[in-house]
Amino acid sequence: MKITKYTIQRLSKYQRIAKECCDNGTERISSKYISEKLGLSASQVRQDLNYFGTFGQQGYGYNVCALYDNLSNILGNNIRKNIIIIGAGNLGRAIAKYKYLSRYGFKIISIFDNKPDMIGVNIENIIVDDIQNLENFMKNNQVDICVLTASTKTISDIVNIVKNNGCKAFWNFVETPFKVPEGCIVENIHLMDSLQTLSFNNSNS
Amino acid sequence: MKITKYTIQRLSKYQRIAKECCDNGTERISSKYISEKLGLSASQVRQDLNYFGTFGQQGYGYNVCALYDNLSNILGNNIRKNIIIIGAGNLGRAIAKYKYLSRYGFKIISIFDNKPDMIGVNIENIIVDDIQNLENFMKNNQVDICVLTASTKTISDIVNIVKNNGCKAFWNFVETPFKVPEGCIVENIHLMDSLQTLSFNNSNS
DNA sequence: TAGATTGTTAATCGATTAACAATC
DNA sequence: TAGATTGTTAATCGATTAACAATC
Repeated sequence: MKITKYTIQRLSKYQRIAKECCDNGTERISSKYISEKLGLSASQVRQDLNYFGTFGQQGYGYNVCALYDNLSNILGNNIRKNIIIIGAGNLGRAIAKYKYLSRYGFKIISIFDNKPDMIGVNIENIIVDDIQNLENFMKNNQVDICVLTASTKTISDIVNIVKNNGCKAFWNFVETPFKVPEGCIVENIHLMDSLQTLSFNNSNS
Repeated sequence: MKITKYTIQRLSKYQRIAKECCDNGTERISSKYISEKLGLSASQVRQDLNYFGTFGQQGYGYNVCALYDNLSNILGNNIRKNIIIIGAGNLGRAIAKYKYLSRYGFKIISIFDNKPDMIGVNIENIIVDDIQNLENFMKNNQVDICVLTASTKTISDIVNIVKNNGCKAFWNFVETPFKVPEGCIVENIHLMDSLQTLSFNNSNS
């Protein structure tokens, strides 16, 4: 029973609905309710959740707070994940300031840049560090996730340094493809691809 | 011959590779080359491109600059698309400052917020406008795409105002689901879903 | 010409949906 | 009990891959 990547992508959405309902005092919800909120089929919701256990009850539905707790555990929200950001540009700064990171256990521990006028700048109580210090930092800290926001010629070198020092997960905003070392996990957010997709669909509908 | 949404999402990636090769003087590329750059199969690249025309030649491959031009036309890069941004927070500002928008024909024409201390602020030569003025602005300007970055209780109202005044395309960064009016096109970027997916995959691999 | 590589159909693979027995 | 709704298998749908004739 292999869990597909699409199922995993939806877990966070189920969690959000469970939280919303739990917060507003709802006791139970049906797969139909969840599916309508998200524009999915009820069947899909049930099948997705069943990969991880039997959280529902026939004739009753899902207890929302229990479902939320279960999904939080599955997603590891209670475990702290240390993050570093490569690139202190607009995007890097926006991510560093993103207010929902802590709710899910994410913690920015450093930001790196190569521009002299960025190094030393304070962002959310983190002093932007020189990219030259990356390797040294990696050797002295546990880093779980590396966020790539800066499109530099040395992106492959940076990825290799990070990988070779124990972090294999990359949240990548850089559009230019780079060589992904064996064993790394990359989750891409390509803003321009997304916007171009929207624009195409808008012009051809 | 229906073009799938996945094909459309890849067009922008093909275009980027074509541009890169065109810029550095490469004359032709094969589907195999493109596929290796992107981690896809050559078969998929050929099939995707063939939905839009016969851009390649047997035994030769694809002329990169011609391919780039064709993809630019398909994606409508030469047509100006007017964009408004709802929310002048970190994310809204990062998008407004995103340097690649103009290359693809996108133009930010206004930014709206509801916080008194944001209204009037200058972002990239655009003065943040009061969300109260949204409807009036819509009536006097052609808006092609609306970017949603602010999670407010009135998000549905905002979407309806925009929709009812001629813009049906939404680039949505707001995680909380909202009712999408009939006929609208929504392209979602859910940062926390993406980061949670990465984190899950990292912990379960 | 021979080698390379596309265009395009058919086969395969994988994800979603439908159906319904189980059971609260 | 009757109604509601899950868990789970089977059927369907859709996307990717393989294969190869066409042809540069």
